[in-house]
Amino acid sequence: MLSERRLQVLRAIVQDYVGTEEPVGSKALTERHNLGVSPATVRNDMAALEDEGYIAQPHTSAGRIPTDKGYRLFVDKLAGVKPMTAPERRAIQNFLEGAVDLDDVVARTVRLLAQLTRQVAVVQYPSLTRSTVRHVELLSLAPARVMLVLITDTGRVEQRMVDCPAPFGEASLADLRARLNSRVAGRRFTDVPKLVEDLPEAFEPEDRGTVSTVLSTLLETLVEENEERLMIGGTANLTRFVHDFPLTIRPVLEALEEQVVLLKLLGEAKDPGVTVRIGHENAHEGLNSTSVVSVGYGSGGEAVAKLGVVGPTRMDYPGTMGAVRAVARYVGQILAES
Amino acid sequence: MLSERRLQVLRAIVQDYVGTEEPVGSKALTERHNLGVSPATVRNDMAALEDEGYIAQPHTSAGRIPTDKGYRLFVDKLAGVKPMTAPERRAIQNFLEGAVDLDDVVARTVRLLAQLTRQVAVVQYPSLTRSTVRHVELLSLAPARVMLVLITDTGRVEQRMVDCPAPFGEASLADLRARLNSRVAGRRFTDVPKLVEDLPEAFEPEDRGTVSTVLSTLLETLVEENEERLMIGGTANLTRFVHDFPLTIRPVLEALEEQVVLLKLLGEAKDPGVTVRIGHENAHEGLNSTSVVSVGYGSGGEAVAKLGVVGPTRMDYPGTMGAVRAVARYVGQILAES
DNA sequence: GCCTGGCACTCTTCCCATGCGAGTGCCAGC
DNA sequence: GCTGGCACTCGCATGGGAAGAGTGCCAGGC
Repeated sequence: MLSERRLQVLRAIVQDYVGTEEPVGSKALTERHNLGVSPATVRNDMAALEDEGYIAQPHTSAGRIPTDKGYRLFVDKLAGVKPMTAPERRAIQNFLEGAVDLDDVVARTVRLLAQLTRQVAVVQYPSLTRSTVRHVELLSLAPARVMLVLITDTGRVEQRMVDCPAPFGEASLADLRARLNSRVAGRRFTDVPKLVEDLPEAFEPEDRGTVSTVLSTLLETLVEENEERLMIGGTANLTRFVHDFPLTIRPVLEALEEQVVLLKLLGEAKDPGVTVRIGHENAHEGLNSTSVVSVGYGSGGEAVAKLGVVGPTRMDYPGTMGAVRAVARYVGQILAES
Repeated sequence: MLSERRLQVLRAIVQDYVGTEEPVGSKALTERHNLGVSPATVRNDMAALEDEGYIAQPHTSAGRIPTDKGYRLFVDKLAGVKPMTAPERRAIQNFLEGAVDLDDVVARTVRLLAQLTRQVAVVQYPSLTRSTVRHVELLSLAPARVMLVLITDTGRVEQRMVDCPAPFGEASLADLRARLNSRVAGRRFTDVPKLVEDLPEAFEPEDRGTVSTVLSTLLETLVEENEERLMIGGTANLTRFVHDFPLTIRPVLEALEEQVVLLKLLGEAKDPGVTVRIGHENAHEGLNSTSVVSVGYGSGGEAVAKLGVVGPTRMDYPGTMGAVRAVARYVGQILAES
């Protein structure tokens, strides 16, 4: 167990290193923080912290920098979440309120988050699977061609083309539309399969094939989690960390292009609150020198999707966590209103 | 007017510089290309080319590199478009044919283009304004709330919420839906305003307000060109040009985030064929050291949107132009089929 | 008149030696 | 257990060559 003062020393190291981006030495520490002890004492503490693996020296006889383990301790025990100021909160709200549709909400959220944190922002579209159905629309485009449009309570719209095994009359289509909506409107996606199970039986034999085809397309659309989309922004902020760069920026950009990677990344965070994954805690190799701060958001009390930022492990954790949490909260409000 | 040999020298300089990424000297030139003359002669030619502004020296007594003007001459007069090989064409077609919907087509196109050219790819969604209406759907979500869904021939779907001034019955809604579709289905967007002009008059006075509201929302959606979306990919390729880095990559990343900038960029290219804008020819300052190769694509003979790549002025123009042209052609085919 | 080989000159780049400064570890003393 | 002092280690910036690539120009040849 580390003594209280040693924890303070670690906190000071993290803060200074995040601020200056340079390894911090014992003398500088005592000057900038009044720890009430001399540099020599701090040196002893630093040696102990290094033994425990919380800090490291980039080169012999340079200052110390925190390790992933050090940041972890800092985030868990030494720092809180820095709340946004009232003006900041107002600005967030104002900015998000101007949105006209779901795409716009997501786009604005990305911009906002990137600006607030000055890092790369990632926002997942509200997931289909955790939403409820608002309406299912069927349009006949040709005698044996139907377009299926699914509208969710979060405002998301998915469409699919269905090629029917047999021509399908307008009357049958209207019938199917009505029956379908009366069963599934307002229900959760996960409940839909059971609710429509026996629907084909209500139709004439010659229409059953088509009804089944439409229904299976609908179920596919519901299940298809790979359809989970996301938007990213603020990649230009990566260039702020040019020190270690060319070597690290490349894999990060590549990882950011792989939506699958990002979705997995966000998905891993199970915590109901703000989740922080530091450096090597991220499974993806390209992100080993970055941290991911993420949180779920949703229109009700329940999270329907995640958002977060990706930045260097050397980031302002309290501020970033505050910004991420605040943005998630306000996006949730906006979605609930629309 | 430059002599034939001097043009050859310029072509050789461009090719070598693109290949090696290093200023090219007179000796190296004569060794790699058999121009049939000695380095000294080439030096004279180079001096002339420099006087004319086609090439420049980064530092006194280093090799020469092409200027924007030099690349321009190269593209216009000295190089053709390098056609894709048959296997490449097959690969393009195979890759694009797997797409399930419009989003997927665009996403695949971006990936493909980025991979082929190893540069940043930009693909604009098929523009609403140049498309035709496939279907307009109206859904009643609440007594005085209607959702308008617009489906285009390119498979794009736009939805808008409409708050009605008065409650609007299902029967009236069905009536409006039918009348609207019979008038606009299959017509070009630009023709729609005239076609629906007198539609409110066909309704009962108490419904006219709502009909007008719905129609004006529809027209807004049609006009709203800022809704033109695009997708970009391959930003990781920017890191291949690490030489001049932090300084040039930053503004480029920033420019790429500004969809408005990119749309304007693509929009400027009016040429029916492949358009190349080199360095300072790009209005946006952040892109002054990049070139943009773009071309229109569309389902019929007509272009409904643009796609292209952004890369350093030092790029393989013939190859890039070939790739861009080929991809545009195949995307057009795919869109026509769906 | 144009091309060629030769030559002197210019710069950039690389390398190495040197000195400085920041920071450390350890120790004796309070 | 804290403190001041001290010797030591390295990284980094500085400056001076030396090397190399490339140029411009000139005089001579075809």
